[in-house]
Amino acid sequence: MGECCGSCPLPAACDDTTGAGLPDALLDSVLEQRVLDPGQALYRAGQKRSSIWVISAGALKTCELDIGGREQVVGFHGKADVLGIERIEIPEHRGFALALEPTSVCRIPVSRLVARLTTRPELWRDVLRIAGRQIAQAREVHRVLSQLQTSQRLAWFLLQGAGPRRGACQCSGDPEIYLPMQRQDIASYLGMTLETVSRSFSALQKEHLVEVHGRSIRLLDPSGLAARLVPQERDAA
Amino acid sequence: MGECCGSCPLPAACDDTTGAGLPDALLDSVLEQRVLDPGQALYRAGQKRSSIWVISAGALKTCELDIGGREQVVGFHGKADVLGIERIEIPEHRGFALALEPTSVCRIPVSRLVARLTTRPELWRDVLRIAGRQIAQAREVHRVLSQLQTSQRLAWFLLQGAGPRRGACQCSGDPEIYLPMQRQDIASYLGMTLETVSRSFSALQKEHLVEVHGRSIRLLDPSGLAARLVPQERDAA
DNA sequence: CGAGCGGTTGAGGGAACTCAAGCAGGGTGG
DNA sequence: CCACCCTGCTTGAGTTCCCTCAACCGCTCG
Repeated sequence: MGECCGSCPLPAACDDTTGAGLPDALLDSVLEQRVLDPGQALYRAGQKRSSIWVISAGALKTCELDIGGREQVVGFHGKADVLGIERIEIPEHRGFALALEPTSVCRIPVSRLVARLTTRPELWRDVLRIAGRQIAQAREVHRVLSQLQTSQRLAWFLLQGAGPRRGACQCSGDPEIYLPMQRQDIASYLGMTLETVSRSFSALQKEHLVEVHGRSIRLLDPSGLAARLVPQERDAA
Repeated sequence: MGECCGSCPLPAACDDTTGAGLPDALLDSVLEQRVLDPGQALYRAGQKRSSIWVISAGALKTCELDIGGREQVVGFHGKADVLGIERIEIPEHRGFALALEPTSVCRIPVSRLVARLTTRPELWRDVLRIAGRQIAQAREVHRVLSQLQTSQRLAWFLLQGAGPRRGACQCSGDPEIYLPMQRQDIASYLGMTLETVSRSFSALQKEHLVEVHGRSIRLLDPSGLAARLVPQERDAA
């Protein structure tokens, strides 16, 4: 199997039933891998559903467009994240996905997924779990944007990470985070301006909660960051 | 069939294969209907998945709780909306659903849904379509909270409605909306305070875009409302 | 070297929040 | 019947937070 397959959330949808340790060239044909350069699109607005993808390495951002053509970042995604599952059965799309760094994904044709759903009953659990997590995650973002102020949003972003830490140090002790996206992307995702993002980084640094070195962030005091997330409880009902 | 079944988004999951025009008492046993009083919970935080529900009449709000116990409204739902699909296969939940007015729902046990998935392949399309729409809707909310200011959020809420208009006048010409939730719920959903919601209603009324009579809102100028939603395009790139 | 991009910092103003008062409607009890 | 309270909603005054506009810094690349 490919080295990423051990952590694949959709193994039952994969054609890689055969070989551990196949040479890469062969694996590519079996796994239908696709490689993206930074800035390259995985899919674009308007394209009809055709496939879903599992990220095997790298990072992407997903965006939506409004009527005015303005871009809204709605997610960051790393290794083992599944993209495009919400596009199945929804014809029109104004969203797109862009690689933030060199990225490779496994393509799963929708036709194969649907076929497997009948032959492999365990696959439906995976699909519903993935979709359910995405809905739950979106509701969490709703809460963050509704209730928290800007520096709290950034602290939340650094801690639970919205995807970028997924592959790096989700629960591990490594306090060093590399953010593959630029400040403007973070600002769009968190509903603030890039200046406020920058100021919030500086504020957290001044409180000795993080160390900022460009896109590398060191979490000096994770529990202190977490303490910032609790809304001011005037009434602890 | 029940009168709601013509618009049911999950007909293949229903036991009502038999009878049009059955007496209500019989229908209830076939459809597993459940009736909720205003303020009553459909499900609560911590309950394990067991069923999904299709709203046949009435309205509900869905909420999430944060660590501090603070409530965040994440959705309003009306006739033909599906609830709970995201809870399947996700063990832990901090969310709940509350009826806003007298409400009835059709219960679909997860066990039956799963069984039908193997025998009725078309059911898959329905499930994926419903989950996909919920994800798309959540991303739209993300955009609204990120980009729009308060009176624009309220205009968006009135126009596309986040569910409450679903059963009433989604695309029909009826300009009269009844909002079953209180101002505080709207405020939570839209990420603002109830005072700001009230002020925004007054502002829209002052501009002759709506007429406010408590929870009844008359849309005097829908296209004018829609015009307010376009973000200020400083650069039309 | 200069231009361009990503990022940081500063000054000023405006939008929304907080605190507070007031109003309308519904229910209860004297 | 009216006094009274309670809840939901509106309106006002003052303040805070964040956005806007702008300058500046460091780096890369032509």
